[in-house]
Amino acid sequence: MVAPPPPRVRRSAGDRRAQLVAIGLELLPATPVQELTIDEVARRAGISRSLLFHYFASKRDYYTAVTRAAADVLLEHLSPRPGVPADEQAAGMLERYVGWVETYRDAHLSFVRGAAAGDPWVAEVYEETREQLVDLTLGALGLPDDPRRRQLVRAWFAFTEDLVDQWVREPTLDRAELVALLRTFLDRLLV
Amino acid sequence: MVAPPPPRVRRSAGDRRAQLVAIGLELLPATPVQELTIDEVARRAGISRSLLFHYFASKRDYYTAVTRAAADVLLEHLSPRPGVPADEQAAGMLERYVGWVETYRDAHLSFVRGAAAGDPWVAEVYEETREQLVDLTLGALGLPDDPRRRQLVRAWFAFTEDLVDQWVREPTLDRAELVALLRTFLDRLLV
DNA sequence: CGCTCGTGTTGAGCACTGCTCAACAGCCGT
DNA sequence: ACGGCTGTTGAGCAGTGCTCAACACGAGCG
Repeated sequence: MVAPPPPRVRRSAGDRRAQLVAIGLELLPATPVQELTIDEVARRAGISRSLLFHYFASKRDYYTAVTRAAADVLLEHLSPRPGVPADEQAAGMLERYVGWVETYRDAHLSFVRGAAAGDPWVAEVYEETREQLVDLTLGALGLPDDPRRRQLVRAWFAFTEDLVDQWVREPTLDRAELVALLRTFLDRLLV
Repeated sequence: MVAPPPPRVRRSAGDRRAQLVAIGLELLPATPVQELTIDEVARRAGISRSLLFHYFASKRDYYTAVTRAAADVLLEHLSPRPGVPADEQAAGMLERYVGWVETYRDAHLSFVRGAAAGDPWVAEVYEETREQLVDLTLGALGLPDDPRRRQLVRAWFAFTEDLVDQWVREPTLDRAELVALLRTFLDRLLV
């Protein structure tokens, strides 16, 4: 008495790719890269390993695609809202970022830092994303970007990521205080 | 005409373990975890894979041992120097940290962040190290440690690690300015 | 309706890596 | 000399990334 084999579904190339990336997005936050096996992904998709390699040249290739997709979701979530006055954009971004971390908790660092682990290719995706975040931030603040400022903003991101991550686990300040502190710090840094 | 097999050397258990960890310390900064194969380590040590598994129950076990060794080296390097006045200890630590990053450049983030990648066990070693660094810092500053302060110092480390890492690659300020900036920021944070 | 062509899909199988286990080898004390 | 402790090995299993030649099923054509 075995479970009947699920019916084979034949999908268009685009659908299949999207499905596989979606599965990766589900699994990525919960699973360290090394433990994310092609077998598991294929099983969830109800296809053979071989088919996955038809769409992605290698595991690394698949993984970078998933990481890039995750980065796009984050960037979209943080990007400036039209119709909001320029001097409120930065505050809005910070609010949305904190909210994002509150929502995803454990997933957060996996997305943002864990992804860069081990594989230089994936690390590169992360680098690109960070640069885009810096652009977003400098834009929201209405500041020109020189190398020095970029470095400081990037480092401030590291500070923010770490602090918010800890804060979610053990809130030692009000939410409002947290946002204000981050904001103040960023301002002082860029004087 | 093949290279003659190297003579088998029989070592004491302690020596062997130390040798294996030392090899790991050489390889760790240059190689992502997933690409660090037991085969390679054994080859360099001139022993069989089996022997490595005799000393370390698993690859993870070996890897955590190496990571812990690396952490010990860093902690030792940063720990306060006897005979230096209390109010100069913090400055000294910062100087030594920047020097450390200058020396190891690429290795730096591998040690400090890359290690935490993927494996929760290894991440735990890193967590412990960070907590010890926080202790060291609060001690050097002569401040009592409450949870809020600890969080801020930890986040400040993230800031520092990231900024110094970037700065080494592209120095946008004097070395002295960098140290001063880090110092100022830490002070303001802990008021 | 039958045939072929294209494309989504698979199964068998290779190479490598982490890991186990039973057996071997060399040094020690008696 | 010899028995035993311990460092050491080789063969081999399981799982994982990856390849490749063949299969299946719908679309278009005669």
